[in-house]
Amino acid sequence: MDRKPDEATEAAWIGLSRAQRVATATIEARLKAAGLPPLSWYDALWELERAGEAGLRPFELERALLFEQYNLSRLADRLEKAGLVERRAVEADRRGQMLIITPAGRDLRRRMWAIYAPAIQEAVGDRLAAGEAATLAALLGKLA
Amino acid sequence: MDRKPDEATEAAWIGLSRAQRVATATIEARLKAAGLPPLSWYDALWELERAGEAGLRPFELERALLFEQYNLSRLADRLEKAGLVERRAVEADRRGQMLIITPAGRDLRRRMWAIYAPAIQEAVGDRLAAGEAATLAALLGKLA
DNA sequence: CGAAGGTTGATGCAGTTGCATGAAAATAGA
DNA sequence: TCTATTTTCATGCAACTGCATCAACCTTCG
Repeated sequence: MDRKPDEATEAAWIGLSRAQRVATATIEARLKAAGLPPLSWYDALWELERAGEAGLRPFELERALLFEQYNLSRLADRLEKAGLVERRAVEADRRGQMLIITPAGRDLRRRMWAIYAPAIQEAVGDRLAAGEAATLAALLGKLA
Repeated sequence: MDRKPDEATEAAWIGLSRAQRVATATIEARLKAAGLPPLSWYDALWELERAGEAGLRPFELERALLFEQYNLSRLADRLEKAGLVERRAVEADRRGQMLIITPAGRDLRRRMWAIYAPAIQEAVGDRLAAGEAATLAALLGKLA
């Protein structure tokens, strides 16, 4: 078995690291400049908004976002403290809880999207020709 | 001007985030399991090894690695404390210093590569068909 | 049932990162 | 020259992450 990456594989890995860093830095900078919280807050709020009234269990959100358990637990703390998320007990499992987005959470997510969307366009869309984004997305999908 | 990403652009951005996270997690886990330091140490050691006897100025390494200045300053502290890198004064600019890899640094880098290389193959190479890696690398290159 | 094992979530502590700032030296410009 | 600006690097402090571990509950299986 060939356990050394060939040149193209290595280039893809390095490109993946660098592209993600550059794009993330751009996007996070736009959010910060607008006085908004980081991307991780957006991701969590978006998942919770999509989940609707029912909300999500922390472990579900953890898997959806690929977060470590302790990081999600603490992110939930911060979101709750900021009034963006409500923690609600769940009858079926007394260890558990439901995380439910609040109206303030939905509002913040919307305001973040107003900055986030053009930042994605700037960091990704503007740099790819027509059709390339779809090709890139398909290839990246094979890695995750 | 269209400042909202289209569907493919958004998919590419999300794919970029997730693919990088999954691949990095795999690779870092392999290094940790082997009792080796994180990727950032490898990257720094590799740049310094390529720079040879002359070494690199911290600000050069900072730009090569896309590190924040304070993070590089502290990474250099740790590498020096671990005996992997030597800090040497530079006559031409008395603010500055040269970072020079030590034999122990070269040795560690080599041992890390023995784990890192197959991990890249596992996380990236094995998941792409022939030719796809080169396509992916080219597209990612446009983002950075 | 009842013990063993797995799942869910929180948390103390150490290490790392982000932010703001500072000190020292180099450079530019009047 | 000599003052203002920029560059290079470090660091105190707060926030965040990683690690280990714990407590509570659920599930499985003899």
